[in-house]
Amino acid sequence: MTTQDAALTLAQRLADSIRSRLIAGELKPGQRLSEATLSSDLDVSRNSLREAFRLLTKEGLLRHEPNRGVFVATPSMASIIDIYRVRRMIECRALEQAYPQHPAVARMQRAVDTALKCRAAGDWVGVGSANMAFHAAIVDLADSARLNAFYAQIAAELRLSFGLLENPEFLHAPYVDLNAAILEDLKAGKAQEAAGALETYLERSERTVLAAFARIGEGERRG
Amino acid sequence: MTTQDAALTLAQRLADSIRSRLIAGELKPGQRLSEATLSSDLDVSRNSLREAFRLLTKEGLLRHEPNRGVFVATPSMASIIDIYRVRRMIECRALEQAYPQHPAVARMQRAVDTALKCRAAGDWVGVGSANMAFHAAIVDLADSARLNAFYAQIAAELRLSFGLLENPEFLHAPYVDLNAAILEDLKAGKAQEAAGALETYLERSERTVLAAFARIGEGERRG
DNA sequence: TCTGTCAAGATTGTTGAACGATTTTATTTC
DNA sequence: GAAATAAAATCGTTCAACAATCTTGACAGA
Repeated sequence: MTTQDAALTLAQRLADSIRSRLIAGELKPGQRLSEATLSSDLDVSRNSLREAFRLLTKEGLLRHEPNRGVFVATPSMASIIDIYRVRRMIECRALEQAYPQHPAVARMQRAVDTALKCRAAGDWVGVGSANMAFHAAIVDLADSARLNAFYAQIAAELRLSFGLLENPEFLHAPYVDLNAAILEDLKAGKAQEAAGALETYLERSERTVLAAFARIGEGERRG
Repeated sequence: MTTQDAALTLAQRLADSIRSRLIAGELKPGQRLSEATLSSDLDVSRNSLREAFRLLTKEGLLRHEPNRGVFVATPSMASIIDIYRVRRMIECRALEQAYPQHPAVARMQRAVDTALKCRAAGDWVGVGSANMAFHAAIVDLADSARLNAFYAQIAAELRLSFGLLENPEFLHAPYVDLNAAILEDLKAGKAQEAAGALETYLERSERTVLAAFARIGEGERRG
C-alpha cells in the first residue's frame, strides 16, 4: 500500500498515525496528549513528536496551549456550523461547474457503488467512508490541489465530530440514495440541479449532526 | 501592536518572522534554507527552527524535500491558476451571499479609502496591501473562521508570486476603482452584480499576473 | 470551612551536542 | 569524458539538561 513509508519524515509518519487514532476515536476530544508519555509510548523522541504536533495543530485536529500542552480538538456547534458552511460553498460550487466527462465522476461512481454494497452488508462504517469519498470526489471536480487539501482537512475535522456520535447507520445510511441521485443528475448534464440537491442534502445533514451533537452535549453536562 | 509576543511559542514567532521575509521578497523562491545557517543566524536551535519549518511547509510557503532540505516555494503558472480558481470560488460566492449591513463591509470601505489615499501619494506598495485587505474583507463576509484562515494562506502564497513581479503600480493600480465599484454595488444591495464584477475582475487579474509571470520566466530561462 | 500564599513537583520550552543516514562534492581511475 | 569511489556537508533523530511555566498540595489565617 503506502510504500516508501521510509521516504516520509518521522514527524509526518507520526502525524499520520496520530491522525488515524484521532479519527478512529481512540483519542477523545479534550484529552491532553503528554509529550513525555506519548513519546515513550511511540518510542520516538520528544522533538520529533513536537514536530508532528505542530503539523496536526495546523490541521485543526489538535489544539496547542503554550506551556500547557496539546489537546485533542473539541468539536463544538460553532465548528460544525462553520464546517458545513464551507462544505456548502465548496462542494455545491464544484458540482455546479462540473462537466460529466470529468475523471472525478468515475470516482463518485465507485464511491456510490461501494456505499450500496456496504449498506447491503450492513457495514455502516464502510458506508460512512464511501460517503466521505463521494464528497471528496465532488471537490475533485473543481480541479484545484489547494481546494482538495483544504477539504481533506475539513473532512478530518468533521470525522472527529462524527466520532462523538453513536449510531453511524442513522448518520450515513439516508445519504446513499441521495448521493446516487446527485451522481445521476451530474451524468445527465444537469449540474445545476445536482448542486441544488446537494445544497438541500448538506443542510439536512448539518441539522442531523447538530441535533445529535446537542443531545450528547446535554448528556455529558449532566453526566 | 502584537503584545504578548512572549505568549507565542518560539516556533510560531520564527514562522512569523520567516513568513515576513518571504513575503517581503528577502528570501527568493527556490532558495534553500539551511538549518545550520538559519538557526545560527537567528540564534535559535535547529530543533526550534525545524518546528517553524513544519508550520510554513503546511502553509505552502516552503517545500520540504526529505534528506535534502527546505526550499522557498517556487510559484508556477499552475500554482497561480490554482490560486485564482480558489479565489473566484470563495470570494465571488462570499460576496454574492453577503448583506450590506455585515461588519466586514466597513473593513472593505476602509481598505478602499486607504488604497485611494496611497494611490494619490504614489505609494504602490500601500495600494497593494490595501487591495489585499479588501479581498480578505470580502472573504470575511462568509463568516467562516476556516475559510478566513485558508484564504490568508492562499493570499500569502500569492504574495510570494507577486514578489517575483516588478512594477507594483501596473499590478495593483487598475483595481482600486474596481474595488470601489464593487463596494458600491454591495452597499446598494446589488450583491449579485458585485459578484459578477468581481469574477471578471479576478479573471483579468489572473491574466495579468500570468502574463507577467511568463515574461520573467522567459527572461530567467535565457538569463 | 473557606481562602490566599507558598513551596514542591510535574510538564512544556528550548538548547546543544552527538551520531547514523543520505546527499552532494571532489577525486581518482579507466 | 564518463564512471566509480572517497570525503565533506547536511539532514534526521535522539538524548540529556535546564529554564520557564503550570499544577498540586500543604498550610496559615480569617
